[in-house]
Amino acid sequence: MSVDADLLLDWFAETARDLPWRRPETTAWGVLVSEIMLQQTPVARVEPVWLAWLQRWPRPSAMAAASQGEVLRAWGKLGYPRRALRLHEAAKAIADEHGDVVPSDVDTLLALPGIGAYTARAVAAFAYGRRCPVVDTNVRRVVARAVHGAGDAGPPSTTRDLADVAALLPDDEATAARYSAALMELGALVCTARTPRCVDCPIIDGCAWQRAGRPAYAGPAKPVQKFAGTDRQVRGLLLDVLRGTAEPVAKARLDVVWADAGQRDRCLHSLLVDGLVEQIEDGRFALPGEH
DNA sequence: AAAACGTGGTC
DNA sequence: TGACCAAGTTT
Repeated sequence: MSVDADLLLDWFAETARDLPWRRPETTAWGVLVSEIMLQQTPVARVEPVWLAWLQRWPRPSAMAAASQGEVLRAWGKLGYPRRALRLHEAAKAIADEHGDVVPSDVDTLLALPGIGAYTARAVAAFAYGRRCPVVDTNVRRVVARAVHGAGDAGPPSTTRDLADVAALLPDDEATAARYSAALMELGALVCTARTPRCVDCPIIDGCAWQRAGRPAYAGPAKPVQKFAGTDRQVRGLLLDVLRGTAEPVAKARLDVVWADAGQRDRCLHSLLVDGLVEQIEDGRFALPGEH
């Protein structure tokens, strides 16, 4: 009741962004690639990479045939490059075991690398029109406010979050899928984390948070991720050297990116373990699968 | 269940 | 300036 489907869907119909992966001609593969790229990564940074990616690798089997290094280069600076490796593995599995067709079943999708509770349902809903709850950070925030009257979502609980949204979903399959997209869009454009634009909200009249006088978030403090000085930063610097060169590089070329030798070597080692970097016979380093 | 995992824009 | 934030998944 607090999230009126008609109001939300009408708002979505006239306000939704024209994102390339939402166009009718987009394949399920295109939807899957977009969902992986969008994990923890803003739309604006994903868009150009997604367009190039789909042009180069229009089907899972096409990407499966590329090397890991090519995939990592195409991934560019989207961040969390292990996503690219997992997408590569998923593409191979789809090509080899699913006839080059992205699965439409949530459990089958969940079995693929890099696909978790959110992405599996997003693909089922947005690529195949299935009626299943799609819960990302936007949806969690909208539900926390509109339904529960809280300032923000508390710690995630997949079971509870899915049940919350399942209870809101319209009965009709195709409508349910659009409803999920609309919920996400509302969280992204109006019901934002920082300064929600409640004056533009289509469901303000049913919003429990509004009714309660917009109380501040009262849950446990959210841990803030540090970046400067962490292994994540150092790994990123190391990988950036390799991305920028066609030829393998000597270790000295990697040593210059970070002063602390202990941390540097630990990070290089972890990149090797993760399969993001490869050491060739002569001792030099390169992106995997290219030499 | 908490922590690791990239990168860059914004207020 | 620096903390917060961005369509999460894995271990």
